[in-house]
Amino acid sequence: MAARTPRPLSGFPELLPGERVVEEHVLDVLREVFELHGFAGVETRAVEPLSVLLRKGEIDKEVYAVRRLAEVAEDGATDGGATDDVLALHYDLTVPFARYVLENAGKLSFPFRRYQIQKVWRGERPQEGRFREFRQADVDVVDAGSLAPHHEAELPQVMADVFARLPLPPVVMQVNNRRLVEGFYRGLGLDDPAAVMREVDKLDKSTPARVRASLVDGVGVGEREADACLALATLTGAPGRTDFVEQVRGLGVRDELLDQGLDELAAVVAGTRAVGGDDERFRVVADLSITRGLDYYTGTVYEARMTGFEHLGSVCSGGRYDALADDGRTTYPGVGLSLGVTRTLLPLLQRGLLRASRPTPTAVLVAVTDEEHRAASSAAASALRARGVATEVAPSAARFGKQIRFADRRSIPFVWFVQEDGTSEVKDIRSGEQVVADPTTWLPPAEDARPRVSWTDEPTA
RNA sequence: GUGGGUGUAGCUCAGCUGGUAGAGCACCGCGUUGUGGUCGCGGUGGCCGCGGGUUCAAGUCCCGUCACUCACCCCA
Repeated sequence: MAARTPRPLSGFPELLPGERVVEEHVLDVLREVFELHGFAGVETRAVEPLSVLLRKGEIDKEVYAVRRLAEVAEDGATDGGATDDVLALHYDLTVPFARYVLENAGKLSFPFRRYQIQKVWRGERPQEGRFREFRQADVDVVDAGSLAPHHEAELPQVMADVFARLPLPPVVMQVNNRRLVEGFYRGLGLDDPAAVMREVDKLDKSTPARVRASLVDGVGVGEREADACLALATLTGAPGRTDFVEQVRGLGVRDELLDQGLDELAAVVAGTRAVGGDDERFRVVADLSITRGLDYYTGTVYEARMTGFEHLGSVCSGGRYDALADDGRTTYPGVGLSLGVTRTLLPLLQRGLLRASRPTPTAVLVAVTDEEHRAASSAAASALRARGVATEVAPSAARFGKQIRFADRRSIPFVWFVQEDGTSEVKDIRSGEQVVADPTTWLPPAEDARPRVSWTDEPTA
């Protein structure tokens, strides 16, 4: 008559303790690096008025609305309609941040640098690397009136510093510029740049021939123009190299917006020349095929993938938005990058490639001889904790073999024994070595003090 | 939203043309009465996703439903 075990909710991932150790470590690194670069932490509420979220997007079907149960009951079949400004869970952190900037503009100093690490919700069909509830880590720089272009080269550097401190696969960040692409299309005489972008954007999953066909047949682009679009989209640059500028000019299209975009993209690529060092763990390259990102991006766009995990799509992306925050008197342009914490981590955790050395912070388990002497064990534990050693006392005075097994199952490296005479011994259960120790002076080796996170190619045990 | 696949023990799965629900791992105990891991022996644990139908008989066949999953769409 045991209750049926609950099934997981698809797209709402929950981690085991060992996996959570990995995620917490990543979050710690994110906070540390973001703060090293002078970004201030901000947290916004989980909900926004639906009108705020829908202002820019066609992702309305992905947004979760939030209503009181009583309201649901009252509405019944009538369905109040989407005209009401109901609350909805935010689907990203950029739009709420723009709202936050407008609301607090008088109290913020510009340019304002903020980071924000929170969950977001999207009502999509989940699959690997794609969730309905997931965590993002955003960094943005927003200024009042105008935003200096060098920030567009600064943000990839911030993310490069993040990845340099994490045991993850190499990352390639592709950069493009929407003004460049739109200008190019306009220079070709195409009147619906957005439709062309949508088709060209499928290049990574399709073939040039098929994309060309749908441009000609579907969008109504001329054959010569379709060829030019593909020629542009297949241009990629090497890290730090701006040869693509000449190559684009060589395509013979002339347009003012194109020139502006080219200059901006060249500046970003040149500005990130030194990013990631030369170990190729993080590279920034121009790639004239990527145009994605949400609708509000106006210039530079970024999209980063993990080598060997390209099928996951972008794990870190963003761009420049000129008009997301506008109160009618002042416009606050910004540039930001968003790291998909959940998308990056879960596929690696599920493959056993990223692991924590233990699923609990405990470094020392203090054994209990019998319940009458539990106080002596607690005293030793207190002495250890007072000096920063994560310690727990055994849950029961079982045979010592069982108490050691308790520690072994959790990979707790040390078991502490309080002797009859009040002295103590500590056993390293990996080596079996047991030595006399004093709880007021003993410390574990630094590498054992906290769980460690590491990359491993070994198959999961 | 569209199209495929799969639902059996906590986990991974087997279960043939319908005929008494299985294995490995995990967990518990004993060998080993106060120092774990290896090994041996034993044991706990199943609304076979749910509902209906066919049949003497359904984990197995049919219908429905729900869930999970993959691809598309889109995106972190």
